[in-house]
Amino acid sequence: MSRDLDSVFAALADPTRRAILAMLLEDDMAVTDVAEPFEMSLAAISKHLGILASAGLISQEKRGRVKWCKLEPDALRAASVWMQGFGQFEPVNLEAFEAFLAQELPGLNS
Amino acid sequence: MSRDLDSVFAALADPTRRAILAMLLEDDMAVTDVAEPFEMSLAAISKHLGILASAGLISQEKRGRVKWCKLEPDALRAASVWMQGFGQFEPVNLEAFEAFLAQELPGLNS
DNA sequence: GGCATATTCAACCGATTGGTTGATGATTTG
DNA sequence: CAAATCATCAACCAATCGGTTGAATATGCC
Repeated sequence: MSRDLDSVFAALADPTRRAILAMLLEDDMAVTDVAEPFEMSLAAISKHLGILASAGLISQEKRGRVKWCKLEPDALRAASVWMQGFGQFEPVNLEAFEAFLAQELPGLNS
Repeated sequence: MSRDLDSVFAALADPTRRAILAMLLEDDMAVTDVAEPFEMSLAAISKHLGILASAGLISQEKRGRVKWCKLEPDALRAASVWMQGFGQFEPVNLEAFEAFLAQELPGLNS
């Protein structure tokens, strides 16, 4: 159980992986399309997706030769519960979240 | 700004560091006392505390020869906002949090 | 069949991580 | 002053990370 937290937080610690998650918020995507905005090899993105998948943050389903990536937000619940215990933060604040996305993804938010 | 998220999530990815944060929830502690429950050298704990401090998750104040460590829960706010955007999780759930602490700290919850 | 496309695998690389040990610097105490 | 205590520093180590490249494996299309 705390092993899950290890892999979830470790997965979230990389900005490329957080950007990928933000992209998948909008829609499911194929691996090649996920890789397109990044200045990085396809193999590197494939590894990042593997890390996100093994943390449970996304699922991957192969249809034909295309592997579709889908956000699995439930995997964040345990981590979210853990964090909220430290601060009694205000409840869900989507406006603040949008502001963060805008800062984190300059150029990616089409 | 997203650099902050890098260091906060990376700091949270280690179970020793999460256990330290949970200990500091109860009270401020000296470095030696933080180290006591762990089967690990004092130098290792000192490094962990340095990582937590540079992520802003704790502050350290030296009084005499003792360095006191204090939880800084505000540093989690940005990360919490980021995460909550993915799931619209239910608001603060302290019961679930207590259950997590009990699982994460077998033997540490005196 | 043959070629292009989608994705992963395998080997490699330099940098970072999480730990150790021994020495060192402050500070308190006797 | 001398000895003990609190904490960090410095050097080292094996393991992991984030990236690369080139080859391999499916799958789809003409």
